[in-house]
Amino acid sequence: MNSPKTANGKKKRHFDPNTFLATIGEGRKSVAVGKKEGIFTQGDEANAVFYIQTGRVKLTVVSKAGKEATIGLLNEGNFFGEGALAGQAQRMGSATAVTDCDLLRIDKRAMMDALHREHAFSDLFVAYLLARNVRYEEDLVDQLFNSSEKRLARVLLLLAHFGKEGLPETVVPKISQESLAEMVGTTRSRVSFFMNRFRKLGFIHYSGGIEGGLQVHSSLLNVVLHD
Amino acid sequence: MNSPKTANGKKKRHFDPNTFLATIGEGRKSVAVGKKEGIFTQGDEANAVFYIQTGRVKLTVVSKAGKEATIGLLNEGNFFGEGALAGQAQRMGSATAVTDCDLLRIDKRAMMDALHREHAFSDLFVAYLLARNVRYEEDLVDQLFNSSEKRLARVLLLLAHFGKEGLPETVVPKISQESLAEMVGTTRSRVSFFMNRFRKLGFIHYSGGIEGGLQVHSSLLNVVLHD
DNA sequence: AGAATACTGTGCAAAATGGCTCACTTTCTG
DNA sequence: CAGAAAGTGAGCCATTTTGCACAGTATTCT
Repeated sequence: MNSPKTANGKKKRHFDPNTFLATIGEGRKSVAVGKKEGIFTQGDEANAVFYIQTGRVKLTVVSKAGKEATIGLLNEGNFFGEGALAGQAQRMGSATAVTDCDLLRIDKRAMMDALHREHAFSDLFVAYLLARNVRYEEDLVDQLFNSSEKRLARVLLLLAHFGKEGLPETVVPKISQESLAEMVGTTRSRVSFFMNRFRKLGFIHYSGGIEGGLQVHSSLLNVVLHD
Repeated sequence: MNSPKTANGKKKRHFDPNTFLATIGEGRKSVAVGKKEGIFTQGDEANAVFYIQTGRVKLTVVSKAGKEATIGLLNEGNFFGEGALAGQAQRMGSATAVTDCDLLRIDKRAMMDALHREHAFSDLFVAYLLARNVRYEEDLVDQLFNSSEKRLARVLLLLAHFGKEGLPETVVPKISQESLAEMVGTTRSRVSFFMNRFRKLGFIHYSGGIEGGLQVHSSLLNVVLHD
């Protein structure tokens, strides 16, 4: 869901950065950002689009009331900040590096020119937008239908498949309950409550703190979603 | 938010259907559907994309538990069913005509060819996808942050601006509380409760039943959102 | 018109959620 | 290493939301 894919689903799952670089003439620049570093902040002028070459990026929004929500967690091969192309003058949210990242920053102008000029690039971007649309739609439907317990289960499952795939049990990178709460759209106390419930039921496993190893038993946790 | 717009925001707000028709060689077909008629149903094979020439279309999803949600209400100039291009083999939701509609049905294959071949068309579609992304993101953020009361207020405001713009007070087409509940993501009783509250506070106005005239006082209702 | 159907206004009890506090543990950092 | 900071487990209570039920009011259809 988070890896690039052409519209026709052929190969080219990982777009060659070099081809990419060649496609964009001017206005593109490689940027390296360290873990936890900000890339842009809600309210900033929106004048560029980013492409992730390596690393993971988190997209967040802060409400007027000060609540914080995570609306996306992206890895390599994804774009972000594309709202700039849709006419948004300011960033509607913030982007932060979750891990060290190698990004490509493409000026709005250059991006639009390239999209209009290069078929391969345009195809790639359309594929990305389609995938992103599907994901947003799924997230929205999840919010509309499910309780916070189910939403947490879903987020855990997605995180488990974030790296590997198809395994019956996976280890999720370190993540705080606070972060989970932001992704699920609920409070930390709620997350703590459900995490312990899941643990007691044997759906997940972790010792003191979530430290480096939270194991998710996908097949079991799936029960929560489809009961 | 629902009208087409080129990525660079220039003119061409309303794409000429003829140019469009010319762009797609084969696999396209004009379809007329009557009010309340189904266009496709959740589970159907996803093999085409639709473009709205006139009329309004509603996108809904039904959960395993039987709950129904409306995830979009689109008018002319918009595409829908584009999930087919993202590799979805089946429709993830249903599309229904809210009013009589003139649609353009474009085979998946023809759509992808056209996107790859025609700049103007590709630009148009990218602009649509960007706008749709922005909208989904807004809806998601709304769900994450706001209570059902605020979400209802937002839906009413969006409906009010659905037709006209900039007016301090607008008449919303007939719509049932049940439909509103599906859009907001709550129950009908909740909608009834808030609608009466809004009415008592003078934010909206309607007599017996919602009949043909629900007046929304945008400036007042906005207070609910930004308190 | 008269009956059947759809929609709305309320009320209520049960369940879910939000917000807070507090004690305890793990992780950072000087 | 020791104190500070961050993260976690629990409990509590005020709200919000759900799910139902029911009666009264429109609408639609024959």
